[in-house]
Amino acid sequence: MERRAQQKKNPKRRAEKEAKRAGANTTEADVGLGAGNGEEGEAVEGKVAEAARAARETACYMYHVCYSRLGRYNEGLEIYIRMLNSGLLPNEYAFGSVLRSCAESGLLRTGAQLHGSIVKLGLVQNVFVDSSLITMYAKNQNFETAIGVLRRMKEGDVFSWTSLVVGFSNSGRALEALKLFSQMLEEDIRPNEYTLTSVLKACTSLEDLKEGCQIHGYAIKTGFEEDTSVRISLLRLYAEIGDVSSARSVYDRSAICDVILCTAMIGGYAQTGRMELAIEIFLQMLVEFEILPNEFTFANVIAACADVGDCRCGTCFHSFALKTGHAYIVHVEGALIDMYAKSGNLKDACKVFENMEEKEAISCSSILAGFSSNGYDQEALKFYSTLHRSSVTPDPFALASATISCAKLAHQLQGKQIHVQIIKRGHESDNCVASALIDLYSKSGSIEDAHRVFEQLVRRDRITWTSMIDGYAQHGEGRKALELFECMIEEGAQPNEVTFVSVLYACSHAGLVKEGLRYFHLMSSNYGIVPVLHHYACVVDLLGRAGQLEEALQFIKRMPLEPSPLIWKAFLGACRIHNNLDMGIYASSRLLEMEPEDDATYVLVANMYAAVGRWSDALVVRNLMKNRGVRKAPGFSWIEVGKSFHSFGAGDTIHPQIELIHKALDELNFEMKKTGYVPETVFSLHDGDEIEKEKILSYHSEKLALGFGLIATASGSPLRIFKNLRICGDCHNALKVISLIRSRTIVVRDVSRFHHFREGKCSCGDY
DNA sequence: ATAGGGTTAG
Repeated sequence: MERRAQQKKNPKRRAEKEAKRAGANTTEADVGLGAGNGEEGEAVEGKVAEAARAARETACYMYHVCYSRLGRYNEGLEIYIRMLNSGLLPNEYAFGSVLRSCAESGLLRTGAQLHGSIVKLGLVQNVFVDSSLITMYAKNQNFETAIGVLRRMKEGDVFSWTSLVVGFSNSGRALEALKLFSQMLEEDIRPNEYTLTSVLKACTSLEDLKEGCQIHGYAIKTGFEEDTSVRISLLRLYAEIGDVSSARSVYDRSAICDVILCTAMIGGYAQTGRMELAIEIFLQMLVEFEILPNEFTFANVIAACADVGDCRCGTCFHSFALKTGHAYIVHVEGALIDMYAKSGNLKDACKVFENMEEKEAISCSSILAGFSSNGYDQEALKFYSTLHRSSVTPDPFALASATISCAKLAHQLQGKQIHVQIIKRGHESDNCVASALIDLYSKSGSIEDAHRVFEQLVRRDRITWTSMIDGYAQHGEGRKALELFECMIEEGAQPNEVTFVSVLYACSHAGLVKEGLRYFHLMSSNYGIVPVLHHYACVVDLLGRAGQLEEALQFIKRMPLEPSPLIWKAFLGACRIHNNLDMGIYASSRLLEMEPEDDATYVLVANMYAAVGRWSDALVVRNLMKNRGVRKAPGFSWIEVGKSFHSFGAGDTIHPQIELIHKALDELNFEMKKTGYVPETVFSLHDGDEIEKEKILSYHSEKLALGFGLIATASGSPLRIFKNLRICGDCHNALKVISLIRSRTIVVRDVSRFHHFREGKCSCGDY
């Protein structure tokens, strides 16, 4: 019921869809448009002539009513054909209308035929007709002809110039729109509010704040700032850049508030995670301005709840939308799915999806993104496979989300199957998809395949660059990551804050201290990016790993931001590597004040005590942890063999082939010792006799996974092992030896990075 | 009686 009521409220969109569908079914050749061929040589006189003209005018008027009021472009076309058949000649208005139909329905050939008729009838050089022609060609992506029409005009006016600016801007050709705009100014044609909205939109998509501010100045000077559309475009510009306070001041200065302006403001707050302020505007709109929200308003305000994962507020808006009849509109449903998924309420997310009348690709991508970006990767893949069997075609975003889930789970095989779908559907060169694929291959251990995807891209954007840089960084190839960064700059791509996290990470994991510090400073001085906690944590890690613990500590103390747990964790990790117990204790006490529930801190400190043999202190920490009810996350490792995954916990005995695995590992241990390998029992972290410690070490989860890999795969083939925690120092040493004596390449991804073991060495250089 | 403003994702 509610759904139907809503459809009535929104006839334009439905009509547009209808027109599109019908347009697709009409063969353009069948229409056989053409005017000016009819030769009514007979001269009609008096009343008959008058009646004919009246009829023609009526036809033109009906035309207009059809297309403009209802958006029924196709029916407009039919009337046009009837008009021709009854021997009437279209005038400039009829041409304008019918060209509009062609523009909206993608009928380029028909439009071009009309263009021919217009020339025949001598209607060129009519500003009205020419503007319509420009719009028609631009909407159909034929910019060459559109530019030709404008150049041919003796006197272009605001309409014709603006039509082309709009055409560029709406087709994502923002730079060309801005260029045309400045040419327009040079030719002394004064832009109006329509031109300004379009160029502001272009600035927004380019994130060109400088140009946008100049246009803002121009709008204030000319008074066009008062126009609501211009205001909304300005608001959008500032919101997109992330400057919500400027967006708010545009909003506050507005004398007139309509639903779109309010919605845009809510959207601005939603984008920056300011749920309370978004709700404040929503209420102001409702109570103070007495404006009713529409589907966009709901989508935005629900998105604001989604951003902070506030399911309670989100649910309120859901029931509100049910009452107003906006709940079953696809974008609202998408926002609801997103909101429920982000707040971890997967059940309601799925419920909304199940109730959708039309399960569009867009909502599938919402739910998939919701799952995958919230850590529900298994669920995402399960959902994807049901999708795959249904009639819904996943769009690039859905494919990207599924790929990202595979990447996080390191399910390379399943990822490859999605890759096949991506190729089949021709989405390979989509940057969003490509960056997911790069992530997939690098996270599942095949950096070469990641690079292959990257190389094939024709147009690379900052995200694909960043993914590739991050891939090299994760694999410890710091130099390659930095080279790639320099290439990125050379090709004119703008790095963002994420890019710099990867760059700094690359430096810290490759021991490039000098370079890392240089990039850290470059980031703000050259690229205007204000470092956030993540960047500071990278620098702490950079200094700390290199053994410059004192410098790292000074750096933390000089930070303009309050050090977060992330910072202290980086520092504590460094203390552990360099066995600096005093500083480690200092860092851990900071950490335990902030996050007494985090198991990793206790474990790290206990390990540090154990490493220097202070077993009783280690025990104190372990007991403290126990008393506070904190449990250590169990470590486990897994390996992909054939089509399935085999996962192992430390000392696991569940696997059906566990006896064979133990036998293989024992043999290996024996051979390893012959090469001079000595188990580093300090990593055993339990007090006890040496034999006991050794036994525990040799059955660590990563070793069990390795043992299985060795017996289950052909000799010489590479092995890829994944671990949910950090690889232990002894296993690291052991794997080096094993890679040599078994002639295997072993790739291990632990929680923080990749290790490539080859011929007795590891890519991390033991760093 | 020609044109413009707002939604999902990484």
